[in-house]
Amino acid sequence: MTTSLQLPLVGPGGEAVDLARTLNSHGFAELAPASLDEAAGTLSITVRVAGARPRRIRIGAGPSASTARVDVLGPSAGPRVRAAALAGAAHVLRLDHDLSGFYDLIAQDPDLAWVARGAGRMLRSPTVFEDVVKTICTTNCAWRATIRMVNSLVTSLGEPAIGGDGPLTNAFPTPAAMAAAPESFYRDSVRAGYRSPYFVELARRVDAGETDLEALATFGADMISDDDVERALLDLPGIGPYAAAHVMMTLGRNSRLILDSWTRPAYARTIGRTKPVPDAAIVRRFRRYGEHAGLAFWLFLTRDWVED
DNA sequence: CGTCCAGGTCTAC
DNA sequence: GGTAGACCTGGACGC
Repeated sequence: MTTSLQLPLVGPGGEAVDLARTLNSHGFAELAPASLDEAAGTLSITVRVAGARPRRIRIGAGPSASTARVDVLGPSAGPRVRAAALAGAAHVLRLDHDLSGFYDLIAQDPDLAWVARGAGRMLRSPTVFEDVVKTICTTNCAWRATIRMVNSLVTSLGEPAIGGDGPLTNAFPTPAAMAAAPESFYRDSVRAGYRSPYFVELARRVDAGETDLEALATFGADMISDDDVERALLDLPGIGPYAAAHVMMTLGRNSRLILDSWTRPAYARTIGRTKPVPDAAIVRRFRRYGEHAGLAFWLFLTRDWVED
């Protein structure tokens, strides 16, 4: 049955990792095939296993605060599946992201000192492609519509997972699977409206190798700058300033502020304003956090998402 | 039943 | 480079 593994929760700089804060870092935790169980404090996801069917896993609290438990659901897992499960969990929790510099920066900050206890790690999907598609699904529509579109994609085009529980636990569709679907599918079945041609073109580009989205997730020796990453994202169909900033947060690129119809009023409310605050004023307020400005802004707005 | 808008983007000036 | 208008969908609201 279920195979239980353990995953050390520690950042590259030795900094603390708060699992609950990470699982609740942003709304994507509740977009299929991810599933957040707030009562249990667990996040279930579907990971791909090379040469085998996708696998359902569940991430939750381990025996200590510095250890997560990773349950591989379904039949007993062999070495290859165990390795994929641990790597998948570490990936979505973004354990490779060094936040120690940011923690040093905000150690004495009246608004953000609490972050240093292990917050600020932005959950990400198994692939950049998945985060890009999902982000397009958040644009210019209510959150419920985002869920509906993503559910449709996963149900219709995703590969069923071993240990899964219905079509919503299918692995997220591959670029190839999405590229093979006609625009009419996105319009008539997914009900994605004007986003439909974006999905077709995005998937085609990635599937054809014209765009290497996954390369954006690696901080290699070549060190792509935030400007270059943003340019690459803005070049994608359906990705504008908001979407680029959001995807960059999942990439651990935290310089851009996510400015949208949720964050703008949330910021005004947080600082006790009744009137809208100009974007330029918000940007100015967070400039002090430098390359971490976007993360500081996000944490400023979401500090109440998890009880301390 | 018409209008507005929700975690915007694109095109055309 | 900055700014109107159009754009799918579906739920909320006013009349």
